[in-house]
Amino acid sequence: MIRDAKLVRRAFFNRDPRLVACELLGKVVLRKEGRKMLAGRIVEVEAYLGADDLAAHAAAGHTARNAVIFGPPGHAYVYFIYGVHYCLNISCLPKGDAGCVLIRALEPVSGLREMAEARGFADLDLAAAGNLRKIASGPGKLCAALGITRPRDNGKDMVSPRSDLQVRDDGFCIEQIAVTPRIGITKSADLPLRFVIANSHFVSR
DNA sequence: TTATAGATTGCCT
DNA sequence: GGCAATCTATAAT
Repeated sequence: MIRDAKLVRRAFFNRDPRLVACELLGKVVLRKEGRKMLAGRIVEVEAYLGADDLAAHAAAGHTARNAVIFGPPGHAYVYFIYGVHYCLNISCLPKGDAGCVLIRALEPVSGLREMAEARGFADLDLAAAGNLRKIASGPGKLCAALGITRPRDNGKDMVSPRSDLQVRDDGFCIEQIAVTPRIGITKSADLPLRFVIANSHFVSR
């Protein structure tokens, strides 16, 4: 059961975003919706660094919008993109140092019905081949599936037992990681900072 | 004050 | 494959 998975410690996020990104693969993002537990296993992430990384929001310096990634580790940085979608990041490194990991795709684990409905699939056949992939195979999709928004979740501590948005470790071991350039960016586009679980059926694209 | 690009998605041809 | 949707930050009038 997902409720038995242990909360990830803050020290886990108090490290280089590239290392955190790699090790986040296989962990679980948990959303508590009242009595319901919505959860998905992380299968795709991207690391965003500090001032040297022109693709990172942190490169613009400290602003009201990106303040969370300059703050303490283990907190949710949620931003609104293209006037349409939210994206979920988790802050890394100590307070004062910028860095985060973008969660790009989840394998649905718990609360599948609720997540499908949140995505607008009222009667999705959860048993049909390929349908589970529609729920959270992209950064905007997974936020919609878990009900993540900036007003509700930005700055939220994801390693607090009282938080309704957490990162947990259920002991799942991944076999192999694939590394590629990040998706959808134009600056620093060649850096190999995207990490996926090799052969996962639940990644974006 | 106005313009433009952006860590995306889904619908159109 | 093309493109609209439409918020935010930054650059250009």
